[in-house]
Amino acid sequence: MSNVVNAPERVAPDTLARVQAQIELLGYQPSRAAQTLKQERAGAWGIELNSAGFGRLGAILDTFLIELTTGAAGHGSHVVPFTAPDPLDPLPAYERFVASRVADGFVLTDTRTSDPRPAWLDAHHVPYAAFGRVWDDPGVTSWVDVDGAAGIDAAVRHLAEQGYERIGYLGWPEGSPVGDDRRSGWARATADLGIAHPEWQATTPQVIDAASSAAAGLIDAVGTGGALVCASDALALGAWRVLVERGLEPGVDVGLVGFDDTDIAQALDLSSLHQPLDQVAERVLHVLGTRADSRDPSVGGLLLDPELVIRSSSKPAGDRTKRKEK
Amino acid sequence: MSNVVNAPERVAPDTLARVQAQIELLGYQPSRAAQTLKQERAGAWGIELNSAGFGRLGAILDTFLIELTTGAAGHGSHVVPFTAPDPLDPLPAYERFVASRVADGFVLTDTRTSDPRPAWLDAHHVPYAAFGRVWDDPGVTSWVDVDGAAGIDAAVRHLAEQGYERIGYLGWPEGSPVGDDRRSGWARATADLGIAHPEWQATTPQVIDAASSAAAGLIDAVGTGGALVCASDALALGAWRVLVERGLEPGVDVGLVGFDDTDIAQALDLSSLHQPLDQVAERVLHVLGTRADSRDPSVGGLLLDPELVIRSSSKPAGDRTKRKEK
DNA sequence: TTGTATGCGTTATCAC
DNA sequence: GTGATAACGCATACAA
Repeated sequence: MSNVVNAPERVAPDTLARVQAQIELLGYQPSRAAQTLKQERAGAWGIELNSAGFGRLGAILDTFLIELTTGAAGHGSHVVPFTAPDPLDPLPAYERFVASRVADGFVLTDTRTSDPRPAWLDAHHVPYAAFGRVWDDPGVTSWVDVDGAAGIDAAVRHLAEQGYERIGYLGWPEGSPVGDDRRSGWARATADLGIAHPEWQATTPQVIDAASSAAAGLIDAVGTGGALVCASDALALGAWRVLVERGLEPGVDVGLVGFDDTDIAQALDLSSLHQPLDQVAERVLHVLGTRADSRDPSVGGLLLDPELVIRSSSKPAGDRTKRKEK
Repeated sequence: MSNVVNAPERVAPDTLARVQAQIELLGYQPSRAAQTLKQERAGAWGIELNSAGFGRLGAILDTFLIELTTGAAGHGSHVVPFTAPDPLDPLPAYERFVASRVADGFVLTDTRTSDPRPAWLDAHHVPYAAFGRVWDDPGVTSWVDVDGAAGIDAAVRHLAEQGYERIGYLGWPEGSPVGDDRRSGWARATADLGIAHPEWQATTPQVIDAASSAAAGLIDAVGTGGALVCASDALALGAWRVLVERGLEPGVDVGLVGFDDTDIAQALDLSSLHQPLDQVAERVLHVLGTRADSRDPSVGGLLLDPELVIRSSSKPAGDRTKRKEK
């Protein structure tokens, strides 16, 4: 019987068929617990969910988790979420998880500078793969990330092609790797296109009133026929509000592009950058698989491009024929 | 050694201390797999994540999952998400999960009429607890839900107290138990207050253009000094958009209340109904615990009240002194 | 009070 | 090509 399951080619065809029929008939499913015990692998990956829920994944965490869960099932494994009682010192939670062999390794999210987790996991020979670059150590290659700079770059070029002449950037305060990366895309693209105006930028936390005031100044600066690229859909929402309150129409008077393609972008018909979370999840699982089987470090970090979803907020500039009647 | 862990009172104090010191020293953690095998309980609960992501939990699923994960850890167990390859026929996924003993039972979400899962799980003696009423069978008591009708009722009364005179309802098309429940709260409260106007209601799917047109008609109907209660923050966003486009200020010209207290509500400073997901998770785990230990059906269904979070979109009606300068 | 043996379900090894 | 057996780590029952 064990041979049938585990080495079907070493068994006589008729016995194989007979045993398989019984397996089917009885609805036999191997016990994961026994398999785990025997093979010394849990077939599960842990993922820390931050109760704060902030950070860049706030808006897309659920989708990512679903993709991860679906992908893991395809590899015969599971994803087991856990929370760290103290988010500032998450390592004990990781340690318990690995010591009790609930998970063979981890999916890291919300990687940050001075993140203690990669070094600790490496030191303890625990496989991991990160959604988000491992910023501290360029030697670490077990990560997948979305190229925010490339995405913003593409958005800027798109807006320029649509005829918007002054393109500003509404972003987060300096210091967050993700935010700085996205801003660099704006700086790069505007420089390449010869339309760089470093003063057309504003920073604001993810709070609507602050975002609105910051956007207001920026809209003054770029004016009608200008456009704003935003670090997130939430910031774009702030800009959208200012535009509408002033009687300006997004995508007609002022171009607007957000980031993450959330409900908000869909609701307001905002162009936005969509992260390929299915590919991220697939790659994360691939990295985990190879890391767990061998210590093969040949799988390098991977940067995926977000997809610019074009909606009405980045219609050709000045195309006022399409202005909607109110 | 095993006695020390499992029956500390039956062991000599000095041996106990000595062994515990070693446990601490070696960082010993029992293997979940071995425990599972021995005790025939996985100490884990499965939760199906719908890849569609629609349904009422769309906006709050991640928070609920975090609460559930945190709560489970407190009980020494885990939560294991899984996806059904065919969402229309999820039972095989449940069956595999239980057959391989990955989970001892399930947390059901997105319960619906003609939901095949409760009956199947009961028939197979698999414990479960639902977030959402089990609509088909009033005899089933293993559920926890948030009283949407009571929440909307409270929102209507709040708006009436604030001086809004014509209170309309923007909801989903009839047929979904959750949506119908929420609508009934509006009907009830307006009737109680003697301000019922059944025609001040509109239904729309969670698609923004439809929501906006529906909201537009409704805003026409209730006019300035009126208010709208919405079945979700997404619908409230649609209404908010119409208001802003018309130069009306939410909470000054027209009152607005959403449901779920999502990012959107926080970003737009919308009053909204907050679901007590921590309590829901706690109760779900409690029900699961008692169901798994015994077949004790004494734990009945529980309806929790959502909390009305009051923000600027339901300020006293007509209080135009606070209208912000633009 | 302490130590030891058994079996949970699986898989891999090894006689047959 | 087939069937029996040991071991994974733990909890429990029982012997010392």
